[in-house]
Amino acid sequence: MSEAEALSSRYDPAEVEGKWYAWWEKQLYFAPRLTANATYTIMIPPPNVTGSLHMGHACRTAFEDVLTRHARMSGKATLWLPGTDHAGIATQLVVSRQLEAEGTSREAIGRNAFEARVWEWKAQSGDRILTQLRELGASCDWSRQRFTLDADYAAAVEEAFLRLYREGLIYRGERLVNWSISTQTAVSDLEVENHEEQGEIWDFAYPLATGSGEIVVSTTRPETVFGDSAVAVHPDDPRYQALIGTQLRHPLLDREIPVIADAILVDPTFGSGAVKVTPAHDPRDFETGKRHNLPMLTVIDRQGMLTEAAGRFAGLERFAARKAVVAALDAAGLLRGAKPHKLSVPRAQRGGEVIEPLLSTQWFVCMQPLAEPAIAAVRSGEVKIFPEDWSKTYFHWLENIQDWCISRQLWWGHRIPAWYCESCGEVHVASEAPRACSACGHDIFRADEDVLDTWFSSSLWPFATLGWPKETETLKRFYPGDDLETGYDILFFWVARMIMMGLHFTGTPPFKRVLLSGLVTDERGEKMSKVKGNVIDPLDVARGATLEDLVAKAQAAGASAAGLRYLKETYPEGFVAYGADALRMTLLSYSPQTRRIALSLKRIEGYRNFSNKLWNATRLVLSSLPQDARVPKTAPLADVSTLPCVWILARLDETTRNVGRFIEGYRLDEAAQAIYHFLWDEYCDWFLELMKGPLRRSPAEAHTYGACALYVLDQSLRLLHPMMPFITEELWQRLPGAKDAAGEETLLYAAFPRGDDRAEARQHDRFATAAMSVMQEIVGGIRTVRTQHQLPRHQVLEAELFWREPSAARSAPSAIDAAAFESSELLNALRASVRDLTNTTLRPQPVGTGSDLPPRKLGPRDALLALTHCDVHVLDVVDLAAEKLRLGRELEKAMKDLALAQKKLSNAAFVDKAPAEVVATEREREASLERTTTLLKQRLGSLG
RNA sequence: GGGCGGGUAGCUCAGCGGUAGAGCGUCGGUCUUACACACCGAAUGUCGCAGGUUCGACCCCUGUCCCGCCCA
Repeated sequence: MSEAEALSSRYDPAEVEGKWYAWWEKQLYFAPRLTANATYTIMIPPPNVTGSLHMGHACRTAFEDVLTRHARMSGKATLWLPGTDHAGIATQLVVSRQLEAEGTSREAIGRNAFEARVWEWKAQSGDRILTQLRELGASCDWSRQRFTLDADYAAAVEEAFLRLYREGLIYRGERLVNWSISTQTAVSDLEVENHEEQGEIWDFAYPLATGSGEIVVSTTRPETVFGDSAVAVHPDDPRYQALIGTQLRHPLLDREIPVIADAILVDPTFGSGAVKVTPAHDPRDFETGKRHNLPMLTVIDRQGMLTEAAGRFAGLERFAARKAVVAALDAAGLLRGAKPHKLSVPRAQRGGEVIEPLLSTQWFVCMQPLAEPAIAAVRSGEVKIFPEDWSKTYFHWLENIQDWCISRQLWWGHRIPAWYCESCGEVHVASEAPRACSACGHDIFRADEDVLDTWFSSSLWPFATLGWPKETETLKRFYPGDDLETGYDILFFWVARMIMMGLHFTGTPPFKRVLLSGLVTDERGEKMSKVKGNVIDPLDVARGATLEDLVAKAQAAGASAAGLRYLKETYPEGFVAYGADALRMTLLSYSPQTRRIALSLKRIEGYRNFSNKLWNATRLVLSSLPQDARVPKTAPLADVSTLPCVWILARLDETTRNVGRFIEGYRLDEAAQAIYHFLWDEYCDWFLELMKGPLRRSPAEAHTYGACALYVLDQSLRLLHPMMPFITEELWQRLPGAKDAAGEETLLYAAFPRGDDRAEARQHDRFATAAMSVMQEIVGGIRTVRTQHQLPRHQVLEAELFWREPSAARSAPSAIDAAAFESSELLNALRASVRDLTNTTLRPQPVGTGSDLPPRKLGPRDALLALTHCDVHVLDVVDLAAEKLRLGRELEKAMKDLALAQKKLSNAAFVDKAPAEVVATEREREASLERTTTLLKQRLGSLG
C-alpha cells in the first residue's frame, strides 16, 4: 500500500497531533543541541500554578514556539525554558477554599500543615497548565522546567533579598499601604485598580473652637472623620486666611484640630475650598500629614472595623459606619449637604473589593536606583521594545516610580529572611537567625511571618532559572536571553522589574527584545470573562466541543444567564476539532501591533481548511509521483520547456526570503500570510494543476515535475513548520527521501530554508515570472469567456494568439514580448499549459512589427481578449449579448484608467518632478490602455 | 486631566507617498479521478470628518468627532 492510499481525503488533526508530540518529547528533541555555535534563549512567562490554559497563554505559546522552532531549525542551540509561578494569593485562595469545603480552615490547621497541603495540591494539579501547553505543540525543554518555589530558586530569591538589603535598597518602614481586607494582606500599587464610580459626597461643618462660625468640608468618606487631624485650606484663599492656625472642634469627638494651609492638597475652586485631612487613611492626606507633622490616627482596622479611636462608633464595619456618621452629623445639625458624586474607588485587581489604605509596617524596595539603569537600557537600544510605542509607557512609569511594597501577609511564598529579637525588637536580616542579638545580646528570635510579593521572585526568572547566583555553565551559555514575549498588561508587573533586577544582579539586561502582544477578546472585541460566557478555551478549539460541553463548562464557571444565551447564539453547533495547528496559525495571523485580538471562529475555520488543503496537496503529490522520485537535496534543474517548474521554484525562493525576513522582524502575521498564499494560490492553484498533464503524458517531464513538486513541498513544510508543527511533521515524514535530504530524523531539525541570493537566479526568475503571468492572463481570459458565454467545460475551444507590438517606452527587465516566445520550447510550454487548464487549443499567429503586422481576422462570433502583452481571439463562441456586455465593462474600466493616466501625464509638474521611472511606467500604461480602448471600441462597433 | 492605540469592502483585519488588499460572507457556475473544509467566474469601498504639505495623500502635518486601553 502506498503512502498516498494511507491518507484519508480529509485531514483529522486528532489522529496526528498527539502522536508527534509524544515522540518529539520522548526523543528529547526540545533540549538544546549544545554542539551548535550560536545560542538562542527564550523564557516562558511562567503561568500561575493554579491556572488553566486560556487564549492569552495560547497566543503567547504560539508566538514563542515559532521563534523557538525557527531558531532551532536555523542551527542554534535553542533553549525555551518552561515553568510555573507559585502565585501567592491565587494559590492560597484555591487551597483555602478547599479547606473551607472540608469544614476547616487555614487558621485551624496551622501554617505548617497548610503549606504541606498546598504542596500536595501542587503535586496533583499544579502542572496541569504545562500539560495543556504540550497539546498546543510548545517545544519547551521540559528537562529544565522550573517552579518559583523550587529549593534552588528559593535560594536565589533569598540571596537577592539579602543583597538588596545590604545595599540599602530594601528597607522596612511604616507607610500607608493598600490593604486587602478579604485576604488580609497588603498589595502593591499595581495590584489596585482605580475605578470611576458613582458615589456620594457630603458636606459637613467643623465648628470653630471659639464657638462662633464654622468651616464646611466635603468628603466622600465620612467614616474617616475620626482620623481627621487637620482641616486644610489654600494659603491664598481670602475666605479662610484669617482662620489659618486656629482650632476647630471635632464634630463627633471631644477634641480639637488645627486649620492648616496647604497649596498642594487643596484646590480652592473645588467644593468649599476646605479639606479634611486624614493622614492614616488617604494617600494624599498621608503626604500632607508628613508635610505638617500631623498625628496619624488609625480609625479603621485590618478587618475594616472602626477602632477605639472612633469612640462610640468603634466596632462598626466601614460602610455601616459611613451611614452612621452621616446620621450622627445630621443629628448634630452639622450636615450641610449631600449630593451624587463621581469618584475614583480603589479596588483589588483580584476580587474587586474596595482596598483600604492603612498605615502599616512593611518591607519596601527602593525603586529609583533600580529604575534608572532600566530606563537607560531601553533608551540606548540595548533592550528593544516592540511595538515601539510601548517604550513611552515604559519610560513614563519608571520615571514616576514609587517604592514597591514587597511584603505580603500570606502563608504561601518565599519567607522574608528577617528575625526580630524578642527582647529588644532589633531586626536582623539573614538567612538564619543569629546566635545572639547584636543590640542586646539575647538569643530568642521571632521569624518574620510575611512572604514576598510573587512578582519579586518572578523578576528574577531569567537568571534564577539558570542557576544564579552560582556561575553555572548553563547561566554562562544561555544568559542573557534573546527575546521575551508577553502581554502588554504585565509590562510593569513583570517586564520592567525583570530588566531592573537583571541589570542589578548580572550587569546585563535579561533579554535583547521585548515583544508585547495584544489581549485576546471575543469576536465582538469584548474581554473574555467567565460571567459573560464568552471564554473560548483553546483546547476546545483544538479538540472540538459540543454546545452541551461549552454550556456545562460556562455554567460551572459561573456564567450569567445573558452569558449563556450569548454562548448558545454564537456557537449553536459548538466547535468542531479545528486542531492546534489551525488555532496557532490563527493567533499568529493577527498583526503584532494590534492591542485587541478579536478572535474569530471563522478565521480559525479558514486555517483548518488550509490544513486540509495542504494535506490533500501532499496526497496528490504522493499519489502521482514516479516510483523512484525522492526529495532532492537542492533545487532541481528546470528549463523553459517546464516553465511552471522554473516559475514555482522562483516563487518558492521569493517566499522563502520573505518568510525568513518576516520572522526575523517578528511579523509572524506576514510570515503566515506569505506561506499560506504561496501554498494555496501558487503551489496548489497553479503548479499542481499544471503538473497533472505532463505527469500523465510525458515521462521525461514527469521526472522534472515530480522532483520539483517534492522539493517545493519539502521546503514549504520546513517554512511552515514553526507555525504548524504537527501537520508539517506528519506530511514531511511521508515524503520519500525527505529525511535523507535533510540529514535529520525529524522536521524539527531540518534546516530552515534560506533564499538563493545569486543574481543569476534572480534574472532567470524574473523571466519565468513574467512568462507565467502572460500564461495566467490568457488562462484567466479564456475562463471568463467560458463562464460568461456559458460554454460547458468539456467543450474544446479554439483560440488564436497575437503578440502586441513591443512598446518603445518599455524598459522594465520583466518585459515579455513576441521575441521571448520565439523559442519554440517556451511556446509549446505555454500552449500545453493553456490547453491543460482551459481545454482550449491556442494557435500563435505570425509575429511581425509595424507595417509587417499581418492583418487580423476577427470573425463575428469570435471573442476578443485584449491582454497586456497579447490579444487572444477565442473562435466561434460568441453569444452576442454576453460579449457586448463583457467588452463594454472592460472598455469602461480601461477608459477610466486611461483618463487617469492622461490626466497625470498632462500635468507638467508631474512629468517634471516625479521620478523618471514613475513617469515611464505611466507612459507605458497610457500607451497600453490607448491600444486596448481602441481595440475594444472597434470591436464593439463591429458588433453593432 | 495626561498618555497611548484604533476608526479601510456586509464582518474580522492587513496595507501605506505613486491607479485600494486578504480571509470570511454575497451572487453565478461546477460533485473536472488531491481537496465541496474544494474548484472556476463575478460584484463590492467619498480608506471617521475638515484643513494643510506635496507633481501626487488611505499613507505625512494640524485640528476635530467617535471607540478602546493605561496613568493620575
